[in-house]
Amino acid sequence: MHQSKIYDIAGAAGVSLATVSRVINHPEKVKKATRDRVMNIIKNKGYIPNANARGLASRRSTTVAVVVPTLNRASVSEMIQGIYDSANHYGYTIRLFITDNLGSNAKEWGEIVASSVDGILFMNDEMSSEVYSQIKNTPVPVVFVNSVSKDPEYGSVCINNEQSAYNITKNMIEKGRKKILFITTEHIYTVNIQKEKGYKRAMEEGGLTAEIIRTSGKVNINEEDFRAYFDSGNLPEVALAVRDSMAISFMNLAQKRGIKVPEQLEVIGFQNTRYAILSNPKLTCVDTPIYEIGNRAMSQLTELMQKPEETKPINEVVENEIIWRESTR
Amino acid sequence: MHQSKIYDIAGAAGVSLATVSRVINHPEKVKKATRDRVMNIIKNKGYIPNANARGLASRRSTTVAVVVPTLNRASVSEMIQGIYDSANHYGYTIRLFITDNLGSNAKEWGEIVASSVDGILFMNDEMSSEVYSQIKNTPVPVVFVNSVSKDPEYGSVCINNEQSAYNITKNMIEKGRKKILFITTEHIYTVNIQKEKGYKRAMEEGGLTAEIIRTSGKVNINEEDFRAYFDSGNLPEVALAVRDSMAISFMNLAQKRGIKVPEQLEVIGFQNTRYAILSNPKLTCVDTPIYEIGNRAMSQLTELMQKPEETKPINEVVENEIIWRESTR
DNA sequence: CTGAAAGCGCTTACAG
DNA sequence: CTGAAAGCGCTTACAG
Repeated sequence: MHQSKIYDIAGAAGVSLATVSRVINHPEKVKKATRDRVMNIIKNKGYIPNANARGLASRRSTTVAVVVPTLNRASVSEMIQGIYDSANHYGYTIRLFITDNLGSNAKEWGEIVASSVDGILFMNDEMSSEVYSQIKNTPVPVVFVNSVSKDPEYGSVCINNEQSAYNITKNMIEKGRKKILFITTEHIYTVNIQKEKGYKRAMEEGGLTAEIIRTSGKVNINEEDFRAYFDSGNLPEVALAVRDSMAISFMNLAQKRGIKVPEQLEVIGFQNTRYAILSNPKLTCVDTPIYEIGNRAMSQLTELMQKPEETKPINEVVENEIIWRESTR
Repeated sequence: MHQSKIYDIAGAAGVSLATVSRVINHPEKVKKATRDRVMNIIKNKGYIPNANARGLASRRSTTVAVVVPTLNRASVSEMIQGIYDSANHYGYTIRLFITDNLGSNAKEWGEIVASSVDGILFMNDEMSSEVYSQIKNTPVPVVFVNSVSKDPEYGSVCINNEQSAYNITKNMIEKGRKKILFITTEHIYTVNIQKEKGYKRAMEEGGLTAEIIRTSGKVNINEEDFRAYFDSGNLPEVALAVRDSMAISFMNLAQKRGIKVPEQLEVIGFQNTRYAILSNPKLTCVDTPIYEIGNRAMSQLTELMQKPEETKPINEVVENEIIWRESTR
């Protein structure tokens, strides 16, 4: 089947291609009668403009790049879903890039830029200076998703991780808990460092000793580390984990040893992914509204792409709350 | 910063643009000395060809569309990761489409086609005749992911759901279990219908009565349905659920009522997503190697895109096995 | 092995 | 309000 071209439509409608193009891109500039006639033919023939030609001629592709470190985390897919719904609303299409070695690989960012996108939504686990220097001079707007931008050139959308961690920790301290364990990633993730800061600040203010387990992102390694922790005779009153999966692993392991949750041990996650309601007991979480974060990042990016003069990149902080469930009392 | 163009490279190297283009696309056609000189300049200037111009001129975009119904399922993100890794290997970039109303909306498929892709990887929950008629006459190859193609025009990659369900059911029957409950979706999903068939066939052969719960994809609704089931005094020996999340919900609810898993009740999922090892006890699963399914689908698509004459679409069936964990004895 | 030239399918000032 | 024409940045037969 031959995809019809703009020439075909113009021919069938008895107008020039310029007019067909206008009907599609600036309908208000075309007389209603002409417009309706052309529109009808477009519909009948199922004509859809060739995206490459359009992008080349207009220098706009109505495509944005979404750059994430992995897809193997529930939080990332929820974020992309948020981005997608917003992109769809604004008429943008998504080009997906999964890469976690941006700091070391300048070629990759160049490929993203050259792939003809009008803007980039960027999620990176560690916003190191290498990463910043690599994305320097990107010719299209970039918005950071789920991390705060330290450079006024880029917008960002995230929650206040430091404050959220502080709040939940303080909340538990006020309830009288003293032995509060913090479980985080071994690897340096920007968001987790912020969470750790908040936790430490609250513990310090409460005159309590911070206790931290640093472990991997992999469930089987988590379990080894947690087992070792329990084997040494440790039992915290509260475990606060930067990821739901870690919280759940920890909780499951404790329960297998006969520790009652939440009676003897309270467990709290810091994401509120889909995992949280599939655990037993259901996991109390500091909510990270990652769908909304993705959604708003795409909105901001749209503003930046469509009104570059009037819009300045901003650091949006999304409000979040604690979702109390069964793993706390 | 000014992105350099092919003209800039040609100028700097003292050759024509044709030669620069050849260095990039057909390096073997260029004398080594020239090639090296041009390559160096390309590297220094960080030149990357404009994707739109390239796509327009060559009629190939090295982009494939990945069409999925949602991102809110662990299985879908694992599949996309599999697709991505393969696409990356073959030099393709991914354009992501999330849409679950393809049957009703002809416009959407047209947009996917017009978005300038060289091929389409298509995952759809219900491969209805409306869907088939909609994708009819697609000018680029289409490969179905995780569902079998009934039309020789399209390739497909999936497991044998019917046989897998039959096998696990038969396996449990041979172990002496008689009351085997099948938990599936209310909504018509092609893969789940196949699983149901296999389950029924095994039950029939074993002279046992099939018992089926049809419920929603949402955890809170699942729970209501399961609660009602237990409230009526039911207790199966085995529960086999088409999705891990359902299996886990069912198991958790049972345990809250004091039912011992796996002693009194064995539970089996039919996906083996990341959820499976976060449950307590860990979930026995019929593995659906969804990463590999995505991976192989992209490989097949690449063949179809690059050697359209020599390659015929095929229905690949991926082998799968049962992963025995703690939720069975 | 290399260059000149046509063409991919659009958009958009510029005239009228 | 509409058309003729230039141009977007490449690729690829076609010559040589």
